[in-house]
Amino acid sequence: MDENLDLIFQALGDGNRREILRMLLEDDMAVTDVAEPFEISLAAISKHLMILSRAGLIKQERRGRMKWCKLDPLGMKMASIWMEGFGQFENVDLEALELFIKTELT
Amino acid sequence: MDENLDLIFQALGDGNRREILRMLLEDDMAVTDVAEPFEISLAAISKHLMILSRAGLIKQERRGRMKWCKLDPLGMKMASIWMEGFGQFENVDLEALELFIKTELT
DNA sequence: ATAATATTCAACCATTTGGTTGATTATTAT
DNA sequence: ATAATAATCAACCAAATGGTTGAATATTAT
Repeated sequence: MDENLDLIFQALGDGNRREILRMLLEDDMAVTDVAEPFEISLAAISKHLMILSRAGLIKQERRGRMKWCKLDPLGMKMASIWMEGFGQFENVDLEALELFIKTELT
Repeated sequence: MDENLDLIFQALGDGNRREILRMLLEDDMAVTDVAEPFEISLAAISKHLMILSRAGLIKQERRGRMKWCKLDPLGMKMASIWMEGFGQFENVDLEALELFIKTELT
């Protein structure tokens, strides 16, 4: 079916990768800077970045000996367009939603 | 981190499961009806439905000997709230986006 | 030239994922 | 009671995932 959406949602389905995206929302950074707050290896971060890149969620550009990572809005836009087809979510469980927003949304 | 978003995005990262959601947008249905258009086994569909259920994307309710499946807006709402944090996607590659919309968005 | 820094590659490992088949549990119909 | 229908369970399998370590590749600094 839709290869693109597979890659995008699979990429978003990992907490470390979502955290990387959140960091890149603040600022573009080099791979080592991305890796700094995490406890996993640099190689693991490098893999995560490739997964985000293949999904169209970030772009990477070599500059000198560093590789700069920045958000690419395309992937998120594709995902959100697909999700729009599911409407305005009117009859949602408000209590559960509030709990999510207050306690779990980082 | 956020267990909920993991489950939601992982669930959305599979084409068969997205197709199931699209079907349930039309109508609530029993497990066998969900399975009908697919070529995989009923047991496999049953597993997909459990994954969607744990993610808060559908609800299942036993009625007689059938189990009815319906969309639960909660999961999609959580995902979309998280994604809202990434803004309006202004500088998106419009050409790539059009191609996605025309050819790959089911 | 040599050393240091930034990143990726390659091989490996344990766990998860998406599928299968055959048996099992509920429920309904004969 | 017996058979049919609806769905799940259990055991299994191949492939993918997320991690590791050590070596390799660029690039920059001394």
